[in-house]
Amino acid sequence: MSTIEDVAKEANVSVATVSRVINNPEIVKEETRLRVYEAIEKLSYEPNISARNLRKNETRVVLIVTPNITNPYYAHILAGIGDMAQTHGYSALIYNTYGKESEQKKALDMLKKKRSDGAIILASNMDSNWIEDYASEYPIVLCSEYPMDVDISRVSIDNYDAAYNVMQYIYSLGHRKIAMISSTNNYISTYLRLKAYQDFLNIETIECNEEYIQYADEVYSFKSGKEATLKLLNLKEKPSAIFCISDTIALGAIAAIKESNLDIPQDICVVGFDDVDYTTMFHPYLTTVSQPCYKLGTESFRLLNNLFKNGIKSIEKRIIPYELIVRETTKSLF
Amino acid sequence: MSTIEDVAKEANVSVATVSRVINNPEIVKEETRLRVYEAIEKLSYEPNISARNLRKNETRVVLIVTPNITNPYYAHILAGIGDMAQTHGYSALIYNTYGKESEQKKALDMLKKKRSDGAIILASNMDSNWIEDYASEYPIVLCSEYPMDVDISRVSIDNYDAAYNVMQYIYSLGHRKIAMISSTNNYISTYLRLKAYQDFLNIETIECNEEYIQYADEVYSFKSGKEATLKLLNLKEKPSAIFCISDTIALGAIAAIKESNLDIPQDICVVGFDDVDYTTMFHPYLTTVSQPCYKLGTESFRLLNNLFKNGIKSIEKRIIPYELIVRETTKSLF
DNA sequence: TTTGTATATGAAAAGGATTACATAGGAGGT
DNA sequence: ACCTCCTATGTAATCCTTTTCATATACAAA
Repeated sequence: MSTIEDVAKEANVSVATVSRVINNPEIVKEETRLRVYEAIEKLSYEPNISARNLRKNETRVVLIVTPNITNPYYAHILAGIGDMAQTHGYSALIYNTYGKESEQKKALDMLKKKRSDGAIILASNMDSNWIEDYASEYPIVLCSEYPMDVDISRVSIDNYDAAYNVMQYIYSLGHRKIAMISSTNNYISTYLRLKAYQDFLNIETIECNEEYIQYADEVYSFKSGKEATLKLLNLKEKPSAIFCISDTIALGAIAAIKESNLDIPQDICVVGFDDVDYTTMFHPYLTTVSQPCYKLGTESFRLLNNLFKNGIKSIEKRIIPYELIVRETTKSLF
Repeated sequence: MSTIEDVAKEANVSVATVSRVINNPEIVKEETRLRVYEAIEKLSYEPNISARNLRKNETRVVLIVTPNITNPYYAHILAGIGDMAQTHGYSALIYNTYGKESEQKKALDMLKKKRSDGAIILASNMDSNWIEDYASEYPIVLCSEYPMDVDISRVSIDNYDAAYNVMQYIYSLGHRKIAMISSTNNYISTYLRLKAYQDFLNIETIECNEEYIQYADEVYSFKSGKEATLKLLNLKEKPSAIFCISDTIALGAIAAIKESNLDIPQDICVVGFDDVDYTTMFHPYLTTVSQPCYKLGTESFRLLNNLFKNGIKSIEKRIIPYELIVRETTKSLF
């Protein structure tokens, strides 16, 4: 591996000039610049990253704090972040917290230890205001989920609006007995989707039957979705439509409904949320809200890069459009 | 952030001694060692990674070359690698190749450019012997897939054995008309599983009907699995069991069979491969071969770490046990 | 007492880049 | 002709560790 000094000798200039050609080409005379480029080419020189990072006091590593890569929803976001980081010369350090807040803090300590220049946090709880302490010192972007009243860069869809839209759609199909399966987790998306559900019923002056709100577990497990659905199916007055807060739960709902020998969408309609890959892996294909996960990822990195370049105060809160995708689990009652 | 010099002053020793305490504690006198530890604690000193890397000429980055994080099979492996890398002080640079060999090479050039200390390659083709050129110069581990005759560290399951086992199992259920859906990709796993299928039929002197071997596309898409299955169902003599080379293909098969108004496992049995999450997300639950993906990941890192520590020649080829998991898509004919 | 050896530590070089500061040369103004 | 200013480049300091080599002390052997 050749060094900057080798290049300098080859091009008959000082190392400073070579460095300038690399970092500020416009300030060196064209003639010299070309000579240096030639030398770089000839020696196939690549700057030593560690030396550069040492001098510039940066790591070129972005920390990604995720509950679980294995979840396809997060995986797509990660792909977006990763590709974007790649092209900007950053490597991604993926830290799996498995949902534990203590692990989240441990992850963020990497910032203190200068092992990473900034972080993207994928699933922070609604009440994790402590994140602000980190965000006031280090570049941090929140993706999809965020604590309620903190002033930190973030990117997400408009969960309230999306859920409200789903309700309007279900309502427009003629349904009036609409149930919701929420989750016991502490995400703002969960809160907002449930709130939209309740608000919609209020505005349409539909009685909001407490029993129509069931809860799946905090990781949206298939099994808990199934159980919650079973409770709904055992009600005296079964709902005619179920709005599930996530696709896996909706899949559980579908399984439960089928096992109860009811037909979808004939007897009961189901709507999911997220549009993960397997919603079209078997019939009935799921009607759901599609989240632009890859884009959530790329935008997250863009915002983080903003913080890097324009300072920690250049906060941006970005809302990305969602899309309601109607497939086979919903049908008009008329 | 305090530096090694601050610590040295605080402990009244030279920087060299502090460095020794950190990297070779046993060679410094206990008394001094403790004093240094105290100073480190007091100043909450953390060594500067870039400086260390510069001096030691390493990057502490491992490159992970994967076709697609988004695939749950790879995602679990990644989780394993990531967690392991984490604990060994490495960060993971994930490079998505989207299946292109040219991208694979671009990824591996990161080794040449000294942007990473070694690489784990997740899905190399059977004929990618060029990888040996890299592996002879840099630490490289192949995970799951590998070129046929190269001498490179790798970890995988015994695909031939697993597939043979599946065939024995299907045979033991009484099936004689057994079809296989393979793939047009160029992985050794594909080759070995198909070979096991053929060998088994030969040994049992069952005629190997050419039409019973169909091919799904190279990324095991659901859709192509469905299409391949349709071809099998249109045969004069339908198979009574279908061995699919991957779970998504098996899901496609299930969809196709159901749409043809046939029952699983009553009319046709289906076996998958990999045991990805969604095989139990709806009925019938898939009978399949479970691969220990997370472990494949952790072992891959272990082998890579071996190469780091014991040199590029300390090659190991590790086979990890698989497991045949019988669920609802298979049933005895008797 | 002298010499040799082992142990514990320090001084300083090395690693490869960026950058503050210095300088040389040319253009332009008076 | 002289001064000023700007442009283009060079010199050397700096970032923080690790590590080689040197030194000092203590103890054993001769």
